[in-house]
Amino acid sequence: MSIKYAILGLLSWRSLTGYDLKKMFADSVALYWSGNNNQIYRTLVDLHEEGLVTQEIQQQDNYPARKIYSITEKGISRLKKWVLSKPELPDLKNAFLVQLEWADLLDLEELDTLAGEYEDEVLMQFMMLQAKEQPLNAAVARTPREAYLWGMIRESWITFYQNELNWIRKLRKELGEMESNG
Amino acid sequence: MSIKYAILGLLSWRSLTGYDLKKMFADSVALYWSGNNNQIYRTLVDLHEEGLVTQEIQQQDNYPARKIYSITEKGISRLKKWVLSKPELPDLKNAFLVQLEWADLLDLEELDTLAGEYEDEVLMQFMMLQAKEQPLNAAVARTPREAYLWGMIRESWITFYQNELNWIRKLRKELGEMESNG
DNA sequence: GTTGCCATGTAAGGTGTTACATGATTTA
DNA sequence: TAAATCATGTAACACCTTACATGGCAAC
Repeated sequence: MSIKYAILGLLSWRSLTGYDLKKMFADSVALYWSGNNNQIYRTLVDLHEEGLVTQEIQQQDNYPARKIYSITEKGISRLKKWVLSKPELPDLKNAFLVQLEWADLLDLEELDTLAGEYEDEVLMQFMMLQAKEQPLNAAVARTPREAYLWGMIRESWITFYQNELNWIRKLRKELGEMESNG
Repeated sequence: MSIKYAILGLLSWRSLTGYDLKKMFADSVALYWSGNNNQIYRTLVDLHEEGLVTQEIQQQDNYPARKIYSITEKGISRLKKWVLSKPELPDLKNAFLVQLEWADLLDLEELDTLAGEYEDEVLMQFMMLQAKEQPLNAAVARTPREAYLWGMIRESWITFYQNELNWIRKLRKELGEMESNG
């Protein structure tokens, strides 16, 4: 459902090939899921059949032919309709919390190691997010408001990881205090 | 992958039927996904075939027979092995952010309505979370440390929604300011 | 008399992941 | 000479959701 509109959205910004889209998904934090060929190429065929995009084949010397997709008027109005639809709650699956749920099976050292591994991974992701410049940034935005929205999307991800970091650090600290007191 | 260990974990806490599990999943915030029959009953058959749980059939007057599942020694060691495995990053999909990405298509009123709908939904979820008492709480925990861990799992969810609320409120406020200034 | 609880399951479909397949060109 | 880039696509599998199916009992 959402990959379709994610692609349509990117095509509303500029014309792109499947290969371009694949790279944009791979670079995007918000859309890290499904940078995979299968869905992208199949979705492009679907969008084309629905008349939401057009396809132009460009031959190249020394490289394979490219299929450049562009959004149609119908595609733009479909996208706008989706953007206006009632938002759903974010979908968060945190397998680490399921591990923690039964982590009383572990001794203190094992538990601290586990929590430390989680902290390291979250920290790494947090730093990567801040270091990496986003493909959709102020330089390519079409209006100041669009630039603002894109900045806030990035901030949403940063505060998510910041929150996760604060939480895991508190957990480790309090577990350490339980050890020395109890 | 994870539903298997989610079920194994619950069975490590006490013996349960598929129906019991279904209700626990439905009540759980962390495991709200897959409260559905299909996976639960199929996973129980798999776990039984792997020798990780045992099955006892209990006949009842006036009610259908129940299949009570209990974890085995092998099941406990398998669970412990999984709990010790390297944690993965949380998996967050927020379709609302994809809507926002192309929300420059909307006028100010439409955008504020959209953001308002998101705020309402997040607020509702946040309040439900705080009101509802969790099935796995201090009263049924086996050790103080387990009670602490369960409390922290709950806190993780609460801070997630709190963070989301702060973010969307900031967005709405700043969009309002952009309107009056620009 | 319709809804909800108890309790089990199956069928069909949608979505997402990983790996495979091709093949020339450039970079390390 | 091994890997990465450009560029398309398919196949197989894993996972998850929704709806269907049965059937007695209790509550409103």
